[in-house]
Amino acid sequence: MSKEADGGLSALPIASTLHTIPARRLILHPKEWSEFVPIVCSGWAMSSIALPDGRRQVISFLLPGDIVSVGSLLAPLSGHTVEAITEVTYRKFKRQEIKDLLFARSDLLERLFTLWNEAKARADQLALDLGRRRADERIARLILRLSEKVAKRSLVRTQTFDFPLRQRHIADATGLTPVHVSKILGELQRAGMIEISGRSLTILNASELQRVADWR
Amino acid sequence: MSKEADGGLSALPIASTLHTIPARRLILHPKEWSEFVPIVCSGWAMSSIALPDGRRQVISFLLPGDIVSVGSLLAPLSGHTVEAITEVTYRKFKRQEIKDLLFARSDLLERLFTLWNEAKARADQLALDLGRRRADERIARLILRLSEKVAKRSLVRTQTFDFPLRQRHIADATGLTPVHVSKILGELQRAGMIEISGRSLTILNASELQRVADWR
DNA sequence: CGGCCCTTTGACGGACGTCAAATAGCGTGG
DNA sequence: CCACGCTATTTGACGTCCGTCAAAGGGCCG
Repeated sequence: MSKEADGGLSALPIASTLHTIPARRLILHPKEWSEFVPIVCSGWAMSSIALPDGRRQVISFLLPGDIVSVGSLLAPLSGHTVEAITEVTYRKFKRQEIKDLLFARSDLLERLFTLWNEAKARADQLALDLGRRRADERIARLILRLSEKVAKRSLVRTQTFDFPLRQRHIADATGLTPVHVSKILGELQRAGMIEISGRSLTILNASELQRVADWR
Repeated sequence: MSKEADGGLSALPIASTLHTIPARRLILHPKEWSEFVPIVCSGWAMSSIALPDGRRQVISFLLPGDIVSVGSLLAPLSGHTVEAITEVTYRKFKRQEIKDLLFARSDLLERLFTLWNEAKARADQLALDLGRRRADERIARLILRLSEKVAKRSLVRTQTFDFPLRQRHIADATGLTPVHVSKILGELQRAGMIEISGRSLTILNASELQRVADWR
């Protein structure tokens, strides 16, 4: 996989409009099927699905370069809510223009297939994690995955990175309650594996954290 | 969605070979990336991912007409184990031939995109179920989903249908233990909602079962 | 400065897992 | 056809993990 998470789509010669949205606001409504496809340019967002009673599950966190819903590029796909976590800027592309371009350049189409399969593989792994791993494992894995995702963008791997998630975001990503997330994060910090302060996270003991996460 | 779960692919003029495999045998190894794509012709199979220590999660049950891993049609996708539950017959198509045909007929390609997104949507829903629903909800939903899946194939909706799953299959699909599955199934039966006997299942009280399942 | 959300902590409860034993079913080979 | 052995199912006792509830700070923004 390349270092550009969108497969280079954002660098293509297609018309787009730039938008800015404050934290906590919706970027995509679950019922919406617009003619536009957004790509995140700055900030963090999350894609989730929800039950009528408010329970919800985060499917993926979106960082700069991520296409909001890869699957929606070529065929309708709805039900996902996309919400800004920090302030987010994003670019809206016309779906039809992307589609035309993709079909004109089979190399890009192949890249899209790969991106699509990666998204599916992540969804399957998420199901495995939620069905078969315990709270500390899930949280440690989330931290390590986000650490890798951030590292891929900054091109350097640092122990400390920007971490704007609230504990309720972590809870909705791991199928836990915010209270329990707080307890586990406290344990991980007291054990000297990580440190969270301000809006950034430091991995202090990577190998121990990986052991807890049952990594790879 | 059409009544043919593979979007009509199995009726296409492509060379294929027919295979038969006994229950409990593997159809696709997790490391394998062959040049063939199997489509189930008879019997039940399951697609799952596993951890080294044996814990595993069923991602989908495959019934006649189902393509084994839609995503693998156009780009590599591995990690899934596909195992026969009953005796299974399936047809192996050459990946390259399917690919050529799909690109020659854009109507079929569009159908594939739709199948693709349906698979992704099911994976996301699975994550929501595993992360946010309780045991009885998960099991009731699995039963109702399978009932619909079977009904779509037989073209009639009957209260009783073929149900070859062992409780460990249900456990691996719902993220539970076989013991707990047994308890919940016992409750559902004592409550008069379902009856399981031999290798078939009867839905006795659909509306109650739907209520437990928090259906739709 | 005030209000709101977030985080932390503890006590308690419920859901689900683990362990174990008894029974039933099912396929295989004699 | 029966005997055997394996696997699946059922059930109960008990333990653990995680959720719920509640209260007390802490941080952030108007």
